[in-house]
This record gives sequence, structure tokens and C-alpha cells, in this order.
Amino acid sequence: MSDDHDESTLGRIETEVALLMRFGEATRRATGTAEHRVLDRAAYVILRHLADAGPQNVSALAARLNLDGSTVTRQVSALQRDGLITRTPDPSDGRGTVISPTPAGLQRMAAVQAARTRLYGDMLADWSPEDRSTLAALLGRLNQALINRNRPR
Amino acid sequence: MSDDHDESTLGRIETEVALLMRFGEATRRATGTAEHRVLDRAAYVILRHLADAGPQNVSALAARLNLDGSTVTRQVSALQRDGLITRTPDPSDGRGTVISPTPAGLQRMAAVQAARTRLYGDMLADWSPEDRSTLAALLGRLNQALINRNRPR
DNA sequence: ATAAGTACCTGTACGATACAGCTATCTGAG
DNA sequence: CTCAGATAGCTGTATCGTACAGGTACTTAT
Repeated sequence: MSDDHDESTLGRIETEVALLMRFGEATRRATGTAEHRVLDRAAYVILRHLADAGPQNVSALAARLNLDGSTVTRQVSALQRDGLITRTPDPSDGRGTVISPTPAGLQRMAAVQAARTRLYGDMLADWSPEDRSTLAALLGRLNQALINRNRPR
Repeated sequence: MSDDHDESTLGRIETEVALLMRFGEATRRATGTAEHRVLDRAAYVILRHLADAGPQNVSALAARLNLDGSTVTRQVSALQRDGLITRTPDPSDGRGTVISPTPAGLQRMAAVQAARTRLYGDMLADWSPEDRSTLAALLGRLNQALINRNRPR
């Protein structure tokens, strides 16, 4: 309350994030239903994370993606059905199952990623490189802040 | 491909937006379930829009929020059940129903909005005012770009 | 005055998610 | 070594947000 200007900045951020989520979801719905169809939101993040961080257990994925284990189990089952990941017993823990992306999975993920990147390229066509990288950096910091807040456990 | 640096910036933006949506949803789920409970995502945006743009018809809301009419109908029913909006026959169109926020609805919305804003204030506590307002501005531009892309109809 | 369009509602379906409970396995204390 | 408790993953069930299809009441244009 000391600084009304900053207060309203927070309000704007809140508004814009809410808006972004609405539009992001609408976009995902629209484009997702259209054709790709096979990579729903969670499936995409799962594949991305596997590609990024390597094969890992269901629980590791769940923890990382802030999802319930059962959710990941089902997503992973769907991905396996579609041949995009494989399950192998964890050699170091008989309870565990290691999830690895298949080449097809990686390729599918990369295709979606490329399409999305292209979309952003389109939308941000008239942005300066500085603005783009500033946005990327600030979003990164925002997410970091979110993570820090949600998981000081 | 002319500029590898910029290409990767787009990738980062794509990544961060995806992450933001995941965390945003998780946060909404967590905080929403906690206590307020009554303002799910759509309900919140509906109330916000009503507060912003005044009482209006279901279809106007649906169009504006990029939602199916039936979805808005149900959300509105829930809001009415909770006493947060009222339905009145549209005097100028016997088919229509005008949705107005009740004082309680406005208050609830404002409370959630304030809570969210506070949350952002918390998370961004160590950000400089410049970074905050840059983030707000860039998010605004990003949303504008999204809107422009989704609705050149 | 009647056909076409529109606004809203309802039935139904689906997808993503969570929570609770189950089984198999692991780990540590005795 | 044994067994109690923790953990990994799966399955059953429930909920929520959403869409599409169809119905009814009203409006508009001809």
C-alpha cells in the first residue's frame, strides 16, 4: 500500500497471467483437437521432461510435474499404448518402473514443440530480440518464484 | 535458422509458458480447494468480466470468454446457486437472460483477486519495480499477440 | 404469418485430475 | 534374519470443466 503504482502492477500481472492461462487453454483445445490430438497437455510435458532429464520413474515425474502419481500412471499408460514411451522395470528398485521416451515419442514431442515455437515466432514476429529474451528471462524468474513458493517443503 | 540465439529464445518462451500454465493450474487447484473453493477458474473470470464490463447475456459472456454457451450456462447456474450472480430476463429480448453480479459476488471476486495479487506480491517480493512492470507489460503484449492470432475473424 | 435464426437450457460424453485403497517391494531396527 | 513401516505403482471411484447435440421459447425478416 506504500506504493500504489506497484500495487497496480501486481494487479496487472495477475490479470495478464489469468488471461494467458485462458487463452493458452483455448489454444491448446483448438489446435489439439484439430489434428495432432495425441499430445494433450500432460503428455507433452511428460515427454518433454523425459527428453530433457532422461528416463525416470513415475514418482519422479509426478513430483516434478506437480501431478498425482495416479495421474502420471494413466498418462504414461496412454503414452505407452501409443508407442511414445516404454516401461522397463527399474533394475535398482523392484517396485519402480523406468519410463523412457521412444524415438517415436521424441519425434512427436519435437514436432509439437517445433509447431509451438513456430507459433510463438509468428506471434512475436514484430518483437525485438531484446524484448523476446527479456520475456523469456522474466517468465523463467516468475516460474522459479512459483516453484519456490509451492515447494518449500 | 538465421539466428540460433533467437530460435532458442522462442523455445525458452514456449517452455516457460507451458510451465507457467502447469504451475498456475496447480496453484489454482491448491489454493482453490483450500478454502475459497467457490471460485473456480471460469467462475472467477466470469465475475471479473461482469465487474469489468457490466451485466450481460450468457452468449456475450461465452463469446468473450471463448467458452461454449452451455459451459457458461452451468457456471452461471453454480454462481447463482451460491448467490454470486442474479439472472434477470432481458427486457429487450425475451430469449435472453441478463447476468448481474451480486454484491456478494463482487466481494468474493475482489477477495480472490486481492489474494492472488498478494500472492504475486509475495512471490515477486525481491523483484525490482522495473522488472515487475516490464513483466506486466510484456505479458500484456504477449496476450495481445495471442488475441490477434486467435481472432483475426 | 410463417420460416429461419437465436438464446438458453439439458442430456450426455470426455478428458484431466485427485484421493483412497491395494499389492509388491524395499529398508531399517531388533 | 525377520518383520514393521515406508514407498512405488496401479486401479477404482469421484469431481470438475468443458464440448457437442438436441430441445424449447422467443425474435426477425419476408
